[in-house]
Amino acid sequence: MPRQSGALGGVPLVGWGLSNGSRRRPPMTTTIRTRFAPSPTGYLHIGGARTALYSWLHARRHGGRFVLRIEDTDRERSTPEAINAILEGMGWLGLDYDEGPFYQTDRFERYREHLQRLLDTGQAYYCYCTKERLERLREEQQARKEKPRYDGRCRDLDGPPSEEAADEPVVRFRSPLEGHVVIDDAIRGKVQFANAELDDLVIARADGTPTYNFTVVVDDLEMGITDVIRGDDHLNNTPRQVHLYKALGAELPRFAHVPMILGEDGKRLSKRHGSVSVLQYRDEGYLPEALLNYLARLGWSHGDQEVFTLEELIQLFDINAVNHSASTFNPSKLLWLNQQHIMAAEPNHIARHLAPFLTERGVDPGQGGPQLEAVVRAQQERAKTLVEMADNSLFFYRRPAGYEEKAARKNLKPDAEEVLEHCRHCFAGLPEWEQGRIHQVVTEAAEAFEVKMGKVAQPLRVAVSGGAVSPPIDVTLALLGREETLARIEAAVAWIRAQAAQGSA
RNA sequence: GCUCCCAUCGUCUAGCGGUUAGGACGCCGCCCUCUCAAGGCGGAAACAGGGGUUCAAAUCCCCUUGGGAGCGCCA
Repeated sequence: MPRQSGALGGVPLVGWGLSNGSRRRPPMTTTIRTRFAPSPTGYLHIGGARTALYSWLHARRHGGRFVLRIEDTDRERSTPEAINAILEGMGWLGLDYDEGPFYQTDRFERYREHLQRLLDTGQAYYCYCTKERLERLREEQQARKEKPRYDGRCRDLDGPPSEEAADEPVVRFRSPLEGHVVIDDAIRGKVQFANAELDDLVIARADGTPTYNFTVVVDDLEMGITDVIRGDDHLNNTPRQVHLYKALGAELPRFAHVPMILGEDGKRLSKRHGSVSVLQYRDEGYLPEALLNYLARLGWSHGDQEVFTLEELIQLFDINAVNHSASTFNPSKLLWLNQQHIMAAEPNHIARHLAPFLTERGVDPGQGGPQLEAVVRAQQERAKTLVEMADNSLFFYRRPAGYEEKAARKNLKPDAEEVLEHCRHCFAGLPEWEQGRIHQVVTEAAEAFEVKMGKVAQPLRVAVSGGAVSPPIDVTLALLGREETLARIEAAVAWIRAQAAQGSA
């Protein structure tokens, strides 16, 4: 719950006349504002997506605002492709932002202003140390097994030092030498750092551009971010940022540092671990809500519940209840969850997501064949991914190019010919092409030939689908339609005969 | 090396001083069954180690060990 009082302004933004459709709102005086601030040096990965999700959920849960900010001050490594990949990833996941995307490169003026203020008030100073000297310093410190940090040579200088002075100075923040800073983290609790461990960090490069720790603070401040939710890897930066907030005369936001996601080898998640890009999961046939569910549940829980709708997540997610420890990404559980979501979803929803996969495979459900929604209904509980569903549904729209070797060998044997012929005949005479009738034909055929259902259903299945797997045979044939069914049975019968002829020849 | 964080089945987790340590994924059986699934039932599987505190510790404290992160004119 917000610890923040209404001290700043005290303007109650939440009034009874004001309604933006959110159901329940805890009492507060300031609207919660969260942000996701990726640096566009690569695609949106699983770890980033989770912090984005947590920020988004926290904002949605409290009727707040979610801001997207692109941290692109590193012009060397930021690319437009990466920006697009991130935006596309966010879009696919459905993590909509209320404000932004803001680009830090558009905001250099703002940083310059604050920088000047720190300089003017003596809270920052010019540092003329060369990279070479700094490098030497670091090496010496490391040789002495000390923590490398700036020694403060230029801290109290008025101008460039007489020796070893760089042409263009950087700007360093005058960090307090003594005392300590305590961060009250929503996830970790109180974390204490000794100021003596910190050094005077560079806040502006020699070319005048601001650095990360400075820009985040300025941006979070100006964008009114109340809750900074980000990766664990930033916890160590937080004390420096706290000092910057104070130097700029600003209120501190709440911090929440979410633990890292590790690969199966226990190392931080990276390309080596397979599909780490969010969009790759889309391409592999995952539903965005399944990924979101998985990500939410990785590091957070609500009793024994495993499957959550997005609405439930918004209602139940609590940033304070997030786990402390890093967690390992588990693809098989994600796969299971995806299936759960596929089974639970509305057929038309699945159909929408499935269509592109069919198109990709050269099939257009709009051009004849059974209604896609009906196919989805038949396949829903037998597909872990949309890719799998697409592959297994192709035969509804396209005659099998051939028969799977093993399936044919087992089911399209000479003795199946008679059964198939019989069924074809009965099917042709059915007054109505309907599941119940079809089922009756199959059971009666089994009785007539004194065989088990499998001896009838499997040859039919292979005949119409080309393989040994499909939804229940009556459902399958009903969907396929009489005409197609009869034609495919005929083809199978012809194939069996051809095989027999070849065998005896 | 220094600083910070973390530690329950293989994995995700419940547990917040007294439990036969619960659930889920995965795995293994069995049932259902026209295939594949789904579903049902059952099983194997964990408190990293050592000290305290306490009548009582998975739960609180300390140490050790192990893992992670940070220590840039990257973000």
